[in-house]
Amino acid sequence: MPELPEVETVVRSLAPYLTGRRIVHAEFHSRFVTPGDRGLLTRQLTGRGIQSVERRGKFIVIQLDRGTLVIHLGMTGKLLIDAPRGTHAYGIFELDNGVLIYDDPRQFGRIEFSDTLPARIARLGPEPLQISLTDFTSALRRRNCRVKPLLLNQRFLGGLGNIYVDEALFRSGIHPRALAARISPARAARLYEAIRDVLTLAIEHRGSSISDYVDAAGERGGFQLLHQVYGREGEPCRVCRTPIRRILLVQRGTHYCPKCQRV
DNA sequence: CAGATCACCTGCTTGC
DNA sequence: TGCAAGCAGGTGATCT
Repeated sequence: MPELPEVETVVRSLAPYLTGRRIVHAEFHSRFVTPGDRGLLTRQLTGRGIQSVERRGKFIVIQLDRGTLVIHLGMTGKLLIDAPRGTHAYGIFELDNGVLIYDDPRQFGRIEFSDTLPARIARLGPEPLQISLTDFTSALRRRNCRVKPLLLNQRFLGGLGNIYVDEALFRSGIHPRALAARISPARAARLYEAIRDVLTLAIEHRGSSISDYVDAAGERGGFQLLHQVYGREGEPCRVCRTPIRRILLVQRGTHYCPKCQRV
């Protein structure tokens, strides 16, 4: 489900509620979401105070008074404040001011506790909204692969996913199969700006709700209404009216305009 | 290093 | 109506 704008929206809706609170009790009910010793995880979290809630890439990083709680929402993970426990409530955090439910039908998400910075986060690439234009273009030039898989690679940039890569490539007129190293400096600069624009705009609209994404207050996002290509197969390009095409690239549905986007 | 394939799950939609 | 196949916002392992 959630890419950078959705995770950012969740963090923003969560932070005021969680910061300064204490975890009274926590319990977990999925061996996929919480691999390993779930009883140990409960003991590690019980009694901990919450100092901050931040985003890094697509990860939610919750700094505790001892250790760090790291949550990845996978495809269908949701963190819900004071919500009823549905069939897929695999994590329950009882706080001194209410309850936080981790709900995740597909169980692709992960909840982990760490004393130090988890390796998964340490190896993330730079934040797309923080990297400089020169660092971005020089990194792009060094890679001998297609641009879409590269942008999806979290070690290259942290936070982009299938929706926003398709949207950014459309906005910069680049074909998803284009070779990264062959993209001209001018075109790379357009891609850089497109990534920033689309992420910033999506955050302003509180993310994209394709099927079931909601923030911690249960609110849907609105950016799906502004998608130019994602989920618009067969519909006319908003620029040139050519039908949007959908292909499979690295096993991911890929949407683009065959006229506006060239290799 | 690049990329193809599979695997991890559930649930919804589509087509027969 | 029923059933199977295909699809979904993500990541990681393995093999070529």
